[in-house]
Amino acid sequence: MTETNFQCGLEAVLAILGGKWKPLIVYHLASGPKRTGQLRRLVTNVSEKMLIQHLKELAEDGVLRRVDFQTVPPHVEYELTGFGRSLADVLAPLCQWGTLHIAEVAMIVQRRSHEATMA
Amino acid sequence: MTETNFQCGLEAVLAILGGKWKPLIVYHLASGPKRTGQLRRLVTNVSEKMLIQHLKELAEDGVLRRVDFQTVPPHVEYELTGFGRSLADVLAPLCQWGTLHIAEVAMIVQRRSHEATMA
DNA sequence: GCAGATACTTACCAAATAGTCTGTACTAGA
DNA sequence: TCTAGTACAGACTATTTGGTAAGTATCTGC
Repeated sequence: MTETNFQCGLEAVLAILGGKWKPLIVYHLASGPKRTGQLRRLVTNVSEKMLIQHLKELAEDGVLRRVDFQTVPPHVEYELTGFGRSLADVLAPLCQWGTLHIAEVAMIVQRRSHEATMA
Repeated sequence: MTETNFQCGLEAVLAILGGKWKPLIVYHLASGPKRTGQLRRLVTNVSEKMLIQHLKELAEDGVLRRVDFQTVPPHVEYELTGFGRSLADVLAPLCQWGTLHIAEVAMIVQRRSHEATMA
């Protein structure tokens, strides 16, 4: 495969942020470096495994940087790179949209789970 | 469950656009109503099943409208609702980011598939 | 009559994704 | 000594997601 021909920029974004929690991780790091435990609390419902897996992938993709303080017990922080910060910037409008339409979306989600129990 | 408490707006967006092809569908409909066949050609690599399934879900969520011309052979078009158009608007910056960083992203994706063959 | 096109639906299967649980190495504190 | 906390790794399982291939109904054109 190795198909790197994106039809539109959106596909490029999805190639980086594809993964249930990645947008949230990038968003929360936009407000400054965070420790693993902090992120686990901020990104609600994420399991430790998925958090670390996604952090690893985002680090490999150059979106964020892993800073190891080389102490015992371990102290590790994650911070956005310039690349990651530019991504966080374009994520902001999306976040605003969500905040603005939060009531509508809540109703939609509720209706969905309602229909699911019907079937 | 029925947890409708979003920590940030981003989660609301993801609740609507979660699905491999949904952002692409919304993006392509931003330039006007399209027939099913057109969308299948625009959203590259999507299978007919997934396209239709996602269109159905997006219609149920009020993002787009299904317009059936009641003809035989069938002629159906899909167009964004006001809600959907507002979503498409905030998707635009993301798309721009992708277009701007397309070379970097292409390299990242290429490196990933390279490492995959190593293992 | 038969292929081809339209917009789907359904059944079945594969793969990606996510979750749970256990384990590691080390320290601090009771 | 026992427990808790740190940041992870790995095995195993479950769920979600996506893909393939077939079938439906009806019309047009050959």
